[in-house]
Amino acid sequence: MSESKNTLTNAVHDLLRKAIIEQALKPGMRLPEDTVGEQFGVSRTIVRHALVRLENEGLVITRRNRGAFVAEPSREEAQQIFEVRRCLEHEVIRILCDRMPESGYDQLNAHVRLEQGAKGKDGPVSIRLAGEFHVLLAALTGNEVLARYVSEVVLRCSLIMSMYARSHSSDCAVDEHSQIIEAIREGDKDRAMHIMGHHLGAVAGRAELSPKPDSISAILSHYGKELAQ
Amino acid sequence: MSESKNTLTNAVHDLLRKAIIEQALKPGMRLPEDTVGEQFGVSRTIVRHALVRLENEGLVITRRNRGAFVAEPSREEAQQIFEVRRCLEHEVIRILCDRMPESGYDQLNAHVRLEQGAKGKDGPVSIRLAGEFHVLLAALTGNEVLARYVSEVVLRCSLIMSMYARSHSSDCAVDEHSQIIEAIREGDKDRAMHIMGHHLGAVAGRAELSPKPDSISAILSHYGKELAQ
DNA sequence: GGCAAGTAAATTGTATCCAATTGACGAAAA
DNA sequence: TTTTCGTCAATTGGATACAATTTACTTGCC
Repeated sequence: MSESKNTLTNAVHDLLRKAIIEQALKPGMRLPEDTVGEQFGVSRTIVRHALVRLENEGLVITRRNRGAFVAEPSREEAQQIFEVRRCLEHEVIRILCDRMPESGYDQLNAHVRLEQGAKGKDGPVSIRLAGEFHVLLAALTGNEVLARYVSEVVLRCSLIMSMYARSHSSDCAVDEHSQIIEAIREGDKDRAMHIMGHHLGAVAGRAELSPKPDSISAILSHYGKELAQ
Repeated sequence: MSESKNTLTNAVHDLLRKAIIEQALKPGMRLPEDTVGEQFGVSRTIVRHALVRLENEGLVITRRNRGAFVAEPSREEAQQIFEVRRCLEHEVIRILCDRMPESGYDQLNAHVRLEQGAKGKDGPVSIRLAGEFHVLLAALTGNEVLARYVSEVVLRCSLIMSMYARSHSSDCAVDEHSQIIEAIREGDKDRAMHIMGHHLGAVAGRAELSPKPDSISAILSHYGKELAQ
């Protein structure tokens, strides 16, 4: 996921994305270019580029001459995203049932153990891990295009969950993850897709809104003041 | 498709994208920031932003400190893209069979007539129109997220076709487009998906490479010197 | 007291400037 | 002749400076 490639832009991009997914930056929150830039010790140019990319990913929206805000997906938009996600993840399962790479199951099981370890804390970490399971699944298909799209919708779903979910209660999710692995191992496409459908449906099922603003600087100081050299 | 939204960045973005799709800018061709900027009468900053977005769309790749190039999808990458495209377009058909908007068929038929009109000229225009049929189809689902992804893969497919297709021979394509509309109208999911599968498969079937460089400035001068004010 | 207009502050949009990295060419040594 | 090292040109990476736009506040009028 984290595009470790080149430059500061990517670093800021990753940091901001992480902050959004982990709910440190809440939906609707403003992201002034110089405030963010100061926090990370880089110029507006860098922040700008990162924001452009985040907008492409649907995690941020920008209004002309107004600035960037953490996206606030509407319920309708949320539903559309889930629709696409279900479609893509079904394809992932279809492919994996046909061709799962060697170390695939090891990686998946390792990840599930990770999730189980973080089960207690109901916080941002478990949300992130739950998402990364699906991203890992997609990556195992070897289809990078597919993996990228899955990654994008999963990220947006995390954002949606942070808006509409009353509590994440990832316990059942982890359990379903295991079941999905099992079904794939048995090559049982239909069952795997059914569980996945239920899994996503359950995830999408939780509603209720809860926005609340906060101070930007305090939050960002957590996420890598170390970029300043 | 064309994000008519706000600024110069978008304009340059659209122009470059169009130039790539219409094969004016050929795969592998360099896109130096200042050359492009001069042509359009804008500064590097703008071009830079546009290039970042094009990279996100997979139409351009950038190498650190080397610059941007029109993407040259490998055969493997091409196959991955077609795999995703098939998956997404099947979903489009599934949705449209359930809920096609009022004016849907009119729009589709109008577009097909457009394609038939351009049938003679085997050039860039028919490639673009063929792609836009699928984008229109996706847009009619009302799912903007889905539409955006379809749009992206269709664009990349156009690029791929421009690399690997010996001739576009859009005649059969237009015919299949009509068949797809018909099948959807009858609510025959399976048949529509089958035709679509064949359609994409046929499109993907044509192979053979053909790259050839050219002068950047001469090309870009076609695409909107008018941005200079 | 409320509303409107004008002005000032804040923030983005864009351009230009400097530094850093890469690739190529050429010269010198093996 | 081949290989290697060093210098130079070209181009991007990043920062700062300036212009344009929007928002918010203040002031004056009704």
